[in-house]
Amino acid sequence: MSNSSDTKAKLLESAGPIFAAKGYSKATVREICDAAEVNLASVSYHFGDKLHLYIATVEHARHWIHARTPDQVVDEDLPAESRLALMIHTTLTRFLGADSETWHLKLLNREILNPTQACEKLIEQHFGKRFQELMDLIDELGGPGLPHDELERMAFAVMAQCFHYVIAGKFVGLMTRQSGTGTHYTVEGLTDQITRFCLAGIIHWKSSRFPEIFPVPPKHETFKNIVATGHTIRLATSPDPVSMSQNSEQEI
Amino acid sequence: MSNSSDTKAKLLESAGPIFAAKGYSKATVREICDAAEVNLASVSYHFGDKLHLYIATVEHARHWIHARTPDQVVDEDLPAESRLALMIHTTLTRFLGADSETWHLKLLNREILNPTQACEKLIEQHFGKRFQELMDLIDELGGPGLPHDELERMAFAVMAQCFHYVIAGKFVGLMTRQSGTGTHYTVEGLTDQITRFCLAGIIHWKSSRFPEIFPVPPKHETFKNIVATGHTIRLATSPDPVSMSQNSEQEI
DNA sequence: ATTCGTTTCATACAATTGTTTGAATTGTCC
DNA sequence: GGACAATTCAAACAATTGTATGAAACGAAT
Repeated sequence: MSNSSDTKAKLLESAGPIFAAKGYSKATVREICDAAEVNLASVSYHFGDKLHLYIATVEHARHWIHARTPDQVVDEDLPAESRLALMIHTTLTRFLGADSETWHLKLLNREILNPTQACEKLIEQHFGKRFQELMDLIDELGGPGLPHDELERMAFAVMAQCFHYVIAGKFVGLMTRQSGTGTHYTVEGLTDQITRFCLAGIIHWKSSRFPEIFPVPPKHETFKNIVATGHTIRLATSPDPVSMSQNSEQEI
Repeated sequence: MSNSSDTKAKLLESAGPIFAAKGYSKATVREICDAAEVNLASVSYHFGDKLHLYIATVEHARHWIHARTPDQVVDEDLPAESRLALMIHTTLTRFLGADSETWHLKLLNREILNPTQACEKLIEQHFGKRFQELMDLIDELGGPGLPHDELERMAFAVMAQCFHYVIAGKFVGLMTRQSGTGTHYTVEGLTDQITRFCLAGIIHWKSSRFPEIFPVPPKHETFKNIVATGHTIRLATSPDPVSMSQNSEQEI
């Protein structure tokens, strides 16, 4: 039993980048074992099967990230605007900065786009808290006394802009290819842009109620039909416990 | 050669929902042929191989969507605010409305998250034009004379908020599960929210230059390190021509 | 040194998948 | 009706993959 945990650690370290790069189903046990320089049967022996190796790998990534970039304690003396900028900057750095090239973050991105059980823990332990801080900050800037659902959606507006360049990064790259601006996007530049845009949106939120803007009188037949639907968006209420083994979405 | 094109059409119609639901690699030729009630070898015979069946299916979806929801001609007499609301509403309806449940749109969502060759055509024929319209509108609202890159990123800010509920919909559902507001998100509600938020951001953009906000004096060591990187974001400059067969991203 | 539980290893198995094959069938043109 | 090409079909092939197996190697305790 000399290197019992040694093989296990090697497997975790080797499985991480492979799972992050190729996803669960396209990553093969063989290539993971090859990369780890351990025997093929080691996965069965140490983790039971491929799925439990994956779950253990996600846990491992979470620990790594938390150890590497601990939650920032923002100085309460700073003006709210600066605290918002800090928050946005931190998020962008985490998702687009140097560490974003590490497999740990890529694995977490996968969990956001296609949550599994591991994502629930993530929200409990991290995102939920940060999201609440963001909502408090928005309430301080644009409120006080804003309804909860408006706060929530404004917080999503901030997050959406941060996430956009991560999850639709390839699309953004294609869209900006001809204008040539795509390669100039930096964390600092985006932080400035998103912060200012959101600040303006938040601060002027209360005075932005334009009942005459929407709904627009349906002049076009197609538009009238669309408005008439009143379709309610279906959002996931619980993570797909086996989304990696059955009909997962984001895959190709 | 009676039903030559019959088999082909059946294959396209059956392959669509399967590719949309499971992605390229997890969809099997067998189940597609079973669903189409054609022989297994038909794919080889009519399309050459699985990949070319997929490409043909994406093309098919694009035609269907364009025929179903033609590009709206927005009345130029409407105030710019209403035109922005209309544009956002149309986008949200396309991606979150009733048609979003059809396989055609799901397939396009895949292309946005993980572009293949088909996405380039999509941008040429559709997104590029709509994006330019959006930038013109923003210039009219917040300008005139805004720099191109600021316009571009503000347009992305609008798009990001629309896309967010599509591509991170599961995540949003998890985040809002306890507050109970998740199930109340409607196309109209989100249109109102996003329009007002973006309008405020656009209109007050010029007056939102707060050089004192960012960069913040790095009081915390971790933050200083992060700022010091000045990392440039890497965006895709060309679509991965075979992203469905090799090391694709969004999969799990 | 021997023993025993743990770990590693090469190999095999069973299932799945994309593709091919060659015969059988079908429709069309003369 | 017959000949020919186009199409369909059942079956099989070759490659890949997750998992299981049983022997061999190893280390620690006696």
